[in-house]
Amino acid sequence: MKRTHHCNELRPAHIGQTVTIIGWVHSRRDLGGVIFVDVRDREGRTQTVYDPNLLPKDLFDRVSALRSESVVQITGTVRQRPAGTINTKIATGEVEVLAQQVEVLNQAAVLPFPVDDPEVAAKVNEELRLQYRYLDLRRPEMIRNLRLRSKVAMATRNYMDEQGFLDVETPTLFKSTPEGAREFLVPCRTSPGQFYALPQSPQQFKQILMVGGVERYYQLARCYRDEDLRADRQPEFTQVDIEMSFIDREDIYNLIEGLLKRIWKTALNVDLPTPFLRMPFVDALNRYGIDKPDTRFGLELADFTEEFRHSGFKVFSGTVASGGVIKAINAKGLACATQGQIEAMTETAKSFGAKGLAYIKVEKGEWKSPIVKFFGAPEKEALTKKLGIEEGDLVLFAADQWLNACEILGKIRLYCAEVLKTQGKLTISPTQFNFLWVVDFPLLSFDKEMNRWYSSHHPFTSPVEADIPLLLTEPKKVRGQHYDIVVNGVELGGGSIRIHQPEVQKVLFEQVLQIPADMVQARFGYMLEAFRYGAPPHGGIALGFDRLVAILCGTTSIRDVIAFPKTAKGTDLMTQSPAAVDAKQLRDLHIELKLPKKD
RNA sequence: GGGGGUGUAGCUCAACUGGUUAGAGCGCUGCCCUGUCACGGCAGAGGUUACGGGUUCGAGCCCCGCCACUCCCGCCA
Repeated sequence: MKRTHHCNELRPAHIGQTVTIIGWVHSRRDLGGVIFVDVRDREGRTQTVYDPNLLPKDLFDRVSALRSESVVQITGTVRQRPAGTINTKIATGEVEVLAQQVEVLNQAAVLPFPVDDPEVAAKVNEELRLQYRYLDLRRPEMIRNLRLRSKVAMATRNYMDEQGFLDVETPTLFKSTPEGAREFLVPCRTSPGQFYALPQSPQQFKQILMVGGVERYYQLARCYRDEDLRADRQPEFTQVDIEMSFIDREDIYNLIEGLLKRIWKTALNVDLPTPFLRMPFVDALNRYGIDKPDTRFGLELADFTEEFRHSGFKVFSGTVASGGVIKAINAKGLACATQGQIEAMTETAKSFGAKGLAYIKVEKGEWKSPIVKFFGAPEKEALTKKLGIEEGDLVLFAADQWLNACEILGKIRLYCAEVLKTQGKLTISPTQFNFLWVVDFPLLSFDKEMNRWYSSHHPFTSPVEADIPLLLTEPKKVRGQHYDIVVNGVELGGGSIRIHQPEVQKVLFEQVLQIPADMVQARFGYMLEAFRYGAPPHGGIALGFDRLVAILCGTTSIRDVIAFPKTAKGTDLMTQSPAAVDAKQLRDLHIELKLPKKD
């Protein structure tokens, strides 16, 4: 059993040849006498023809009973289609295979949903698609996504190999490091009461590889996080994990710009302009209200802290007096926003702890707003000038502490962009890719509830050299050598130059992050130990591979680029996992269940 | 943990303000059809309106609960 050609191969040049093709019954058209069957494999479609005068009756009857998606092997002669019956929609449309032998390798049952009609299939409930993923994967869009993913993986490996990187595998049975994301624990029969954890990322191993002298490491690494899911977050996902020695930040930027350039060229035949824009964290917040700005459209934030410092509007001047800021955006042409939309924006603002969302609608030459009566002429003038206010605009304000004010307006900005898009007032080309590096993140953030500092990125991130003296005196001011790569408002990846001196790492763990010394020893002792024996300066980055492929495929859900993804609750609808296990299995693991009672 | 959306035939959807026997297209079954390619024609089968309660003379529609899927917030060092 061997095919001679795939289903996207036959052309007029093959006319007269006897061929064998194998594939799925894409569609069957039974005209009573002659029958046509389109056979499909992953490459394409070929029409086969059945003539009752040339075939034994039982064979002909079997063909007329074939159901969609049955698997068939057909041997026959390639021939020119009669004049006027050429199908220009498919690549093999000039020829057809006149069948002589047909073998039904697998008669398909009636399908739970159609896979042949792209329009219907694309609308099928995702729940059903996930349950019958093998049918879903036969759809051209899905196989296209898998192909592209494979191609991008290959391009990545080729590029990294050319750059002298070694593909090194790291363990997926790791140990629990409770800082950071929640982990999946793995019990183990041979060590009663003890657990492995699946890695959130190979972070520690890749740093150890640098100490091990590998110099340049990469891996398409599977990572696991037991956190709640999103359209762009799965409990297990793949990242392009990279680490290199004897480098600084610029080396990483160059490497990744080269990699993405290669990937875009390979996948989309697009030449990405490099170098990418580099934007300090503070600028990103000030201008876009987010640390992963979508720069494909304007609607930038403007600052009015000084203008409102002595304002008659006490909400604003009061905020400034208590150390806050006044920020505003001009949603061009959104004065027509409905009450519902303004309410939705206000709710968003409130969810960030804002008391409300001040706004001005500019309609019929008038500023319509509950607050504008408090504004003096200089304030109005400053607003008009800085925001370029015109007829039909909607101005929105946030008055709060700096970070909060920025983030509120950042969310509002994205919401406004969505509204403008649906109104046709903002269009973004699907082929536009705005890459940028966000740099100079604060090394530390403060947790008010726990009353302590925590790492903005992770505790191995090196401070900017000049800021090290500030670590214990002014932690807030210490910048980290951390960088994020962002495209179109999506965080594609991030990394940092690491700490390679055990003393600095120890200070960070124990004095800055306030992790007790014995706990540091238990969790990271081996790393600190390793760094004592000749640790090279090093740094790295990880790119979300699923997100990367999703962007290239033009989809917002990474489930569309993962062969067997999980639902928003982390279940696999096809295999019905996770699932209960036998009492014996639990006994072997010395595990006793204590489930919450249901009433 | 919280908020929003969805759930009606195998699939995609409809069903007015709560009112007759819950409809359509596709698919499926049977019959007819020798150049179709979304083949066509005729006939037919197919429903616990996700599930459990409640209100009502009467519930797909209203109320309460619950489940699944989905989007978002929290969370994701």
